[in-house]
Amino acid sequence: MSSKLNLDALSQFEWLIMNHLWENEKASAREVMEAMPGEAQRAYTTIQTYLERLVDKGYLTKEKIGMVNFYTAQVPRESAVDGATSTFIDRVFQGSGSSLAAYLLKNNKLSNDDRKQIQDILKQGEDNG
Amino acid sequence: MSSKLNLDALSQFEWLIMNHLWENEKASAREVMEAMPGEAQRAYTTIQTYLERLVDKGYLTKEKIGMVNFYTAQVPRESAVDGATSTFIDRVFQGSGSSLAAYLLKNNKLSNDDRKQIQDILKQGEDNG
DNA sequence: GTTACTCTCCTACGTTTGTAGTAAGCTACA
DNA sequence: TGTAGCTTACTACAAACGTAGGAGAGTAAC
Repeated sequence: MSSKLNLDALSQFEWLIMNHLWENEKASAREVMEAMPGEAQRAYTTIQTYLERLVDKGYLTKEKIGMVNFYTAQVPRESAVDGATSTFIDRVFQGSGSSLAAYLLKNNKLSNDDRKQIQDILKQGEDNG
Repeated sequence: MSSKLNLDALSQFEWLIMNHLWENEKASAREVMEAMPGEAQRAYTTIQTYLERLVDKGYLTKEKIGMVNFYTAQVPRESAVDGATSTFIDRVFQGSGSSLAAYLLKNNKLSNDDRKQIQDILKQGEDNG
């Protein structure tokens, strides 16, 4: 049994917030709010609510400096990405990671550069594996 | 502007249901219920509720034969997969499909066979593209 | 006919998510 | 020293999601 907590999954908007907190160690509600891209602009208190919920869920910690709360990611991005990807593959590609990979390659979701990079990764894998 | 409807996204459990309906043209609530794997077993009426909601959302149509309702997928699986994948990539990989692909390759989510298949796909792409 | 099933239709209810308002406290400045 | 402005803490509320019970109608069997 690993020590990995069984965290609640992140919702749509929570990802946006966490993405910011993973890129910036420590941010206030206002900073997060101002970093939100156009379509994701929300009222200040809405951002606050999300932040608090993320603290409750264990994704963030809160530290008060002066009168302002600063939030810091507690969960490494990799863990969240990992969980989300597994769930996604289970639901949408019925557990088959290779189906997803094939889908990406076939549906022009990737540029030629991307393809080249992928080939490099595959090659490295061969060498090491 | 394409004619693609902007369908509500499918929830967790709705994917399970839809997966069955994509594999079997036309099924009754009981059939769907019985097809659910162990962890996904639910009360008969729960399945019914999901089915009805999927009709409301436009994913299924309902046809009464005798006294039983049969449901049929209205939305091609590809559309749903497409939407879900785009949303997923946007949230979790910030819009970068190649990051996702790289993640799959690097995190041993794929078997050697998978890798081989992917290389074949890449090769085909080169030849045609 | 009465019983035992089974199905549909409707209703319900707790939780999570999305969204935000309000009250009250600090602070900087006119 | 009053007040404009920012912050937190608390509260609220609708929609979506997860889950299912109950009423009532058809049907098969006895």
